[in-house]
Amino acid sequence: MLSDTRQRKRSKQREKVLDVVRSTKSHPTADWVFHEVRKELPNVSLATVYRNLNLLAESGKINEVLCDGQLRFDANRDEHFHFICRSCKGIFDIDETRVTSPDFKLPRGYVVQDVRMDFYGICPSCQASQ
Amino acid sequence: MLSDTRQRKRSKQREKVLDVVRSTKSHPTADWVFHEVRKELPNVSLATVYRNLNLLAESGKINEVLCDGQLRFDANRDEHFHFICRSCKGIFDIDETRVTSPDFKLPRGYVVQDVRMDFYGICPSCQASQ
DNA sequence: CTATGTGCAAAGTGTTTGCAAATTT
DNA sequence: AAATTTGCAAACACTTTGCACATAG
Repeated sequence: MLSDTRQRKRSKQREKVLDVVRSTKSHPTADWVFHEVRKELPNVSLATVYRNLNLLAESGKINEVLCDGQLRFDANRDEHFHFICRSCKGIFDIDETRVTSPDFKLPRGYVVQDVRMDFYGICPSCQASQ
Repeated sequence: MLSDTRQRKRSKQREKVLDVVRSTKSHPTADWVFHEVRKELPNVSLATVYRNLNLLAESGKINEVLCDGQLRFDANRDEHFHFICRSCKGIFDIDETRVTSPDFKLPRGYVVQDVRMDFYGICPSCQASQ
């Protein structure tokens, strides 16, 4: 397991993986990140990309997003929500200011650390082309 | 692909799969459903269970829930939210009356069909045992 | 009778792991 | 020098598919 507390050493590969995830708002898959990283480090392996994505998610530098059965990554650290288009399967960021966080009171004993809110529907461009 | 509009015929297997998903609030995995169905139909195959879960989800009789990278199923058709425990990975239903749905105004053009809200944190029993 | 559904085994997809060599501190 | 990280290939877990036979309408 990698989810331990070992001390980390830097590596070109890990830094590049983080750069790539930060370079986009497209919520990339591991495979997309792999191909992007390969453009600059032609020998990286997919395994290394996976290891580093997991490490970065674990240390909180990026977030994992589940969409349509696939794990995707997101380096947007601001609180925001996702709009998932049922037509094109795209994920769009909705910035928090347009959404009032919900009031909630859960049954006794549930300690809430995060609320994740996702909107499902049809995005503007799919809307237009129908 | 199974996501077409063919006319469906009934089958014992499909009915049993639906019964099993309806019989629990535990958000079962396909594999759990498979083992339950096997108790009454010892010859069903895992493929049949998958096919029928997909068919039922497609026709809206059950919902898919993604949790911790795994696809799970839920036959609770009432609006409700999920609490996902970061310690035990359990999924708990939070019934809607304790949560006031959020106000939101999305950018022009986004047509919202559903809002999914998930709470992440520590569940009461993990809380107690720490 | 015809189309749909099933069981099985094989293939597919996305992700993780074991290991020796390379790299970082 | 000691520990971590890498690339590779093999293993993995979960899901889907091809096909011949069975079943529903």
